Amino acid sequence: MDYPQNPNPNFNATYVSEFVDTSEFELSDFLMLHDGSREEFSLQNVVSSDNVTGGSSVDFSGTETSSRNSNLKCKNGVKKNKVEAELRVAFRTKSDLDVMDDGFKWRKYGKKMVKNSPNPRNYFKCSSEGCRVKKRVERDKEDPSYVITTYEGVHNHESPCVVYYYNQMPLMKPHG
DNA sequence: CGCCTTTGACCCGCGC
DNA sequence: GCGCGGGTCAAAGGCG
Repeated sequence: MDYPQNPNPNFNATYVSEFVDTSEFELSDFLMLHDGSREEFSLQNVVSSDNVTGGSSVDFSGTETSSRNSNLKCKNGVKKNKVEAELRVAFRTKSDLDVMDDGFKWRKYGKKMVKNSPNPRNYFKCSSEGCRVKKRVERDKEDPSYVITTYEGVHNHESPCVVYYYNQMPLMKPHG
């Protein structure tokens, strides 16, 4: 893969946004990574974590993360604050592919069977140096034609997809 | 050769 | 304290 491809045509995100601190969230930051093909990226519903935990078609977002919002611990037991924990965004997308190309380069570092689902959960880290964004991918146990993707953290760099488009289409470069 | 995936082991938090 | 479950590590092997 020389350059990231556009998200696949079935990439219809139907779901969830959850983040550690509900006070601030810039959705545009997330959408930016689809800047080259935003028309294919239809975000049908974006709800706050309050609504998610109140009841939804995807129960994982409310159960597994809600109790750990305030802070996280790293391996050494040192607590991470919200700045490090950053936000968490989950999507439920209809896709034949287990892993969709979202414009970033990801390296798989784990795979685990989870109790509530017959499908394995895959763990990815952003391959970019110094970027500690993580991503979890699993198939929806209710409807295996859907894939649940959970992003954790914020990229400290631009999407290679966006950089590529900028380079290919200089007229689209912003002035300044 | 460098980067990736695979996979079992390990770590840690939590409930009992 | 122990067991369980989820998340991460790291060695080994694969592939371009």
